Amino acid sequence: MEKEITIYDIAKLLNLSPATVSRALNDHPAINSNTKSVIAAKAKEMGYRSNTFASNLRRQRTDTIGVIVPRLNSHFMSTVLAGMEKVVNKSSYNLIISQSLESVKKEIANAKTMFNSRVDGLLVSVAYDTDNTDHFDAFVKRGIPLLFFDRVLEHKQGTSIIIDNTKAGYEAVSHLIEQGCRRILYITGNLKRNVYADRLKGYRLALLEHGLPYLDELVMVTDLSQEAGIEAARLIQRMDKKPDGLFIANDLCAVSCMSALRKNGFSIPDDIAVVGFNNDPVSVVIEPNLTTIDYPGEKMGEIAAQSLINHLNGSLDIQNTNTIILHSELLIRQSSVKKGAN
Amino acid sequence: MEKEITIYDIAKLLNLSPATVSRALNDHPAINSNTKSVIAAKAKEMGYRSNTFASNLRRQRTDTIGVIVPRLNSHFMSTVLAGMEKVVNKSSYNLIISQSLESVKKEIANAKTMFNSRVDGLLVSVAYDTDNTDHFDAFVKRGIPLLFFDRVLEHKQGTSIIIDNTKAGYEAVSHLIEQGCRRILYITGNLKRNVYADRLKGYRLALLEHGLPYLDELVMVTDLSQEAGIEAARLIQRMDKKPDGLFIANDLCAVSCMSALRKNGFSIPDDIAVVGFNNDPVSVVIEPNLTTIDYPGEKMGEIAAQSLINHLNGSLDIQNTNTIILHSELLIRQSSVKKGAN
DNA sequence: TTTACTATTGCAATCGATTGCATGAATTTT
DNA sequence: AAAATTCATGCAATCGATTGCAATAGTAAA
Repeated sequence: MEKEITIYDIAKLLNLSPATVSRALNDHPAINSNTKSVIAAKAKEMGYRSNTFASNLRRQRTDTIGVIVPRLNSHFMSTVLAGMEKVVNKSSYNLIISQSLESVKKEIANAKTMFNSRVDGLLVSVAYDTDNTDHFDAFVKRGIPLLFFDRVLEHKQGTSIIIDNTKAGYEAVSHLIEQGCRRILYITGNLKRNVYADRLKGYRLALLEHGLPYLDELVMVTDLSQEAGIEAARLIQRMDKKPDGLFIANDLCAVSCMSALRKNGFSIPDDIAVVGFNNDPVSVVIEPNLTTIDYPGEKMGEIAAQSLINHLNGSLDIQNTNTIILHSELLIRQSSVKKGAN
Repeated sequence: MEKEITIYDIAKLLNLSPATVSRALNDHPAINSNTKSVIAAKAKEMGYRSNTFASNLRRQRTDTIGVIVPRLNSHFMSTVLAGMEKVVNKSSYNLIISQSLESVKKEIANAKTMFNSRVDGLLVSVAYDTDNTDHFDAFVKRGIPLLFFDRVLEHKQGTSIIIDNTKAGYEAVSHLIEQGCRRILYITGNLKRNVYADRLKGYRLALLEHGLPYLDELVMVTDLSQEAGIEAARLIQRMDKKPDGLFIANDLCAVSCMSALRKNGFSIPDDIAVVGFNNDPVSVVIEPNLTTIDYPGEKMGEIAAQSLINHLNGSLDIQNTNTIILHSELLIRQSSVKKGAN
């Protein structure tokens, strides 16, 4: 087991002071470039690695950004994370990732951990049932920048990065209506979450614009899991007046619902047309392929991370830039295109 | 912006020494329990949070465990991570997660980062093209315990946590043979990886045992992506002697291959029976539902983390426990059950 | 009453890197 | 040649928590 090398070891060997070694290793302009290269060479030779703790302790910062997401195992989320990592690495920051598993309780615990590990900034997409922002207050108080993405909270200063869910919902539902649907069921997640509430707004808007009535019974709140999709199919089966269109706020759920419906003898898109959300890879696995909303995950990650870093570097004030809206797009596939339409 | 509270602030206010405060907060037995509660109360009141860096610097450990995985966005991986988190939280360790995106280059970078952040231990599932373990040598040299799971490397001391891929492959292929398949195509990932190589062994074993010939042309090496599944379907289409069974080492790939095959007019399972691997949720979305190998992800995560922690606590020597094998299981669904068989 | 413990608490050094403020040498300006 | 700059480096304090080694008070044993 080898001994850990410090700047003192290097300094002693080169007859220099630790201060000089430290400055050299940080490429400080006051240090002679010859000295720098000598020190760099020696450091490498001795297998020196900087002690982050000493450094962090002294500098009062960690170069670390925390990320709290509901779940890791969605195509969307891991794309977002990839985008964040890309940006963050370039600026030599680090990422600490944790998942709330859709529970506020765990989210609170995660926030506390992040706080205690003194992240320089925090990127959050909130859980299913997060109600208030109390657990983030500590960050605000200490001036640690906080940025929400995708699933954002209402009464927050600080920046949010989102897509225009209202518009996306509007487009999805308009498309269904254009395909001849007249009774469109919206299967959604918790309406506390902006993403689902806004899509509902879009849904209502589309109905309104096309002169269709809005009916409470055609909005079904679920947890958008695969089981929820199956359960939804069961409920549809039992409905007196069956829907002829489905707008489901998550592809995975949509897909399991579709497959359950087909087992029950429904034909898609002819009996029921379906539009999902997220453009998950599974959407092109299912037959018929699922019409869905494509969602720029990687870019969202990049922009979120970049905004935070810019703020940390002082080149952008997050407080002033309030909301960044990214572009999303309806991808029309077979699941929603009725033969007779157009 | 509030000032950060330290043990010195608490000490001063209570007319005690910082040493006492530190001991009290760490529940040291030498401290009077009244004193302890007074200090605890004051700390809470003042909003004290321990400075991890100072602590880590002094104690020369971080209570942090690093995890490097190929990708986050698989059902399997996020289940593993959930298992790890569970265990790790219970022992008040933290997790740093990073993904190699299947590239050695990134894996090397990740390892370096982990090393520099001085993780107390490292859990790794290697990338597609990782050849050697040089980038982990630094850990071994410094005595930092290293544990591989699922995708493990050969010439390593230290523990590995795996399933018996040979047995799983054997069972999958035996099942296909029992269903009447005689030409079984194995679609695999890089054979450098134990998981894929071992499944191949099982494949060969099953053929051998049932008196079927092993043919090189019936092993197709791909990257197991969705595109690879489609490409595989195209190749099958072009084969003179078509296979009547498919064993595909990954559900997502299997599923896209199936759906491409069906588009080309193949009937599943009658023309071609299919078995996948991982029991990904998508396996019950596809029609017909995919027969697959169920893989205890959460448990794998738990055991991996627990073994590492036990080692760190000195209650288990990782060097001696060399390989832990978990139980896996063949889940038979419609994609592989031929009507005529049995 | 003296000695021996035990229970609590404090002192002060330590972990390794950073940085404001000198210091001394070399170079330029007047 | 003296004064003013510039360049390169060192000194020493600092970040906050931990811990070996006292020190003190209180209690029990002799």
